[in-house]
Amino acid sequence: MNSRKRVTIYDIAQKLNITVSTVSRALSDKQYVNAATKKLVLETAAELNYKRSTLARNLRMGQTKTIGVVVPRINQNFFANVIAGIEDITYQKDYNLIICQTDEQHEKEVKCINTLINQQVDCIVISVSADSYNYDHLKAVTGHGIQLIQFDRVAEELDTLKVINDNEQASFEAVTHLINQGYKKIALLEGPQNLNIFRQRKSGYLKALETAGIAVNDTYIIENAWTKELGAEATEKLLRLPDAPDAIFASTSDFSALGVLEVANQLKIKVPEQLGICGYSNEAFTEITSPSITTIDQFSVDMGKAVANLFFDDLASEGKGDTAKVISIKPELIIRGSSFRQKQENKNQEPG
Amino acid sequence: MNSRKRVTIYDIAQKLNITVSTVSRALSDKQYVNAATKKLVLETAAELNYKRSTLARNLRMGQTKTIGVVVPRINQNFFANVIAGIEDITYQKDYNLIICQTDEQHEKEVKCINTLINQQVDCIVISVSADSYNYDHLKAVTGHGIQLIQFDRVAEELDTLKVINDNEQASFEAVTHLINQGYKKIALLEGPQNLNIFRQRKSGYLKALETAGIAVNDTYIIENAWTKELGAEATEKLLRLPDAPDAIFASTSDFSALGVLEVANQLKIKVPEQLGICGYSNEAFTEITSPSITTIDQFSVDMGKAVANLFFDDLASEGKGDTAKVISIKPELIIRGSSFRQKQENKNQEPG
DNA sequence: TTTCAATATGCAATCGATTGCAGAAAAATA
DNA sequence: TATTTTTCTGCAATCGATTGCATATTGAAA
Repeated sequence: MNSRKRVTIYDIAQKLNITVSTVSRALSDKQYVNAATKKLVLETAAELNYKRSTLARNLRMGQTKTIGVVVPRINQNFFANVIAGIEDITYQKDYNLIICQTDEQHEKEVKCINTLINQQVDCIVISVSADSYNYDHLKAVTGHGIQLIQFDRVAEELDTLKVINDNEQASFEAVTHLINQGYKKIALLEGPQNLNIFRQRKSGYLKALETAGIAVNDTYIIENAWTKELGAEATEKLLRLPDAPDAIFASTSDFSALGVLEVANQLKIKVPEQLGICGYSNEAFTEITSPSITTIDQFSVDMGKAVANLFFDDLASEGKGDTAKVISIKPELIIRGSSFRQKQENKNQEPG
Repeated sequence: MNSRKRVTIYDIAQKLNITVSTVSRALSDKQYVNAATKKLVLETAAELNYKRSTLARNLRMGQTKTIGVVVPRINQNFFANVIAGIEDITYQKDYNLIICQTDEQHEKEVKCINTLINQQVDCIVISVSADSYNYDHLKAVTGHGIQLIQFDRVAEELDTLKVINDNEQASFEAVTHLINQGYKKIALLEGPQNLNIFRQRKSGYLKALETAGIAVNDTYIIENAWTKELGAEATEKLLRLPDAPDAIFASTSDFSALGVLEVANQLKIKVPEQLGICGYSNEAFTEITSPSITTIDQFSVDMGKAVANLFFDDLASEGKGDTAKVISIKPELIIRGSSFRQKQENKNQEPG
């Protein structure tokens, strides 16, 4: 029963006894077409329940009006927000989104990219996965006439359009804030150093210490602590040190900061009095823990919008090259209970 | 400079002095092709950096191996998880995902559906938006040979494949749990009643009261309280009643439950002693509030997987019709501090 | 050596729309 | 009325791959 053939412009043409050229023109109203004919075509199209084949159209036109988005995890807050931001803009421009996730695996990332190239998307937007060990697959993209935009986690050596956060500056501000609050022994939970964002955050941390004239203590720097569990583990280790830190900057995520907080609460260590905590990302929950967690807002939805706008701007100025290659978004430090010691406030003029 | 033409099978054919038929066959290795020829083709393809045009292929083959997903909001936890679950399965089957969001607007939903029909996706997966006022656009889908699967928020009158949560049962259990904990005056925060899920949750609430022989108090039922703010507002109103409730079931979401909790904390009303609270969705934050919030886990990622599997099962059993039309997932009540009064526990055998 | 099957390749149509070129019809101008 | 311009429509190629049918080659069986 279900073998109904697809309705094409040929069906419309036949019914009206005209050619497909005319039908096509009537449907895309950009050339001379008799008003009466056009009306007929439109009516017949509606009557036959015709839907233009995007496939055929794209094949002929050589562009798909589709953007491929590749992220480590769709259901990670930050990425979900970025995608929502991209969608917000692309929807208005009648572009479609194909979404892929890499699960942080390089192999999967390569496969996703290839799929998108095969799909002939007009643009690929990517935030690279944590275990990316080379970028050949990304280099291949532009060779197929596809625009490539990297965001957040980027391969810096590749000369592509980029939308990034100023992670170094944000970290610098966060750590400086801790210092201003009177913390002197500040530990860092760092992420995989093959990702630029985590290198930058570390660099901001180091710079802040240096600026304040505080010596770096290597035992305070813990690698790869980017889940709640690892954050908790790291905290236990840190607090057991003979000379334990008095603040922890969980540069990896708010989840690890939460791990820190939970361990502190468990050990009855007072936050922020005895231990200051700062996370990263401004996850919704940071506001409702007790105490609430100081963190950094990345404006993720805006970041998504910036990515989409960058693409369309570049498209518009084709060849003129008058658009910035890299857009940097300044994250915002959000000071909350986990790092705010009232007494210090007066001395140091911390914002509310 | 960038005017490099796309490499096609014609280029490969020409270079090897054979026809495109052979090249095509070598590339899709499903017919007789001389091993040596095949090797040559594969090598040349790699050498020329050939990528098969999915567009042309899809046009010819009449199927796109693409699934369109339409959700109210991509960056809402539940939906992001469902999408991730779908992706997990479709990735393995080499299917692609086109994602659209409706922002809860009917107009946008209609447009999304049309786009997906034009794209000739093989299947459309949808959770309808809150202000859907008719389903003509959905009815049109199957007419184009596209499979339609509804999940979570479904239009019950449409006879399509469905993956749903047993919302009524879950609500029934949640409210029964509250009753078992000794709460007698249980309020309900309800969502838009044009959505089946909220009707079912209400129904479960009513059934639980009835079963326990508790009369329904209409002033305890608050409409449209499905954000944190609205939840807080509703709570203030409820607690101001001469005969205020002693428990609130925020059937709309954990966010409204959070609103309830915050107001209670603010008014120094003890939870769970003086007020019991139960939310819906098992958002990550429910575990870390104080007290933690009793809620209902919907197994969102599994739900996504179920959706994808349903599609592939149906595809496999084409025509045989031996697959279930509706898959119901049983949500799980997660009892936490906000509704767990120790004293009652002994009497009523509540699970941990 | 003849016959038949299996293997390998080519030819040409097809999927559904777009578009340059050309001719016809209509309208505008001389 | 003759000529030019504008509007309308048709023809046929094209986008890049797939595939049924036909033919050619090879090898095995008779």
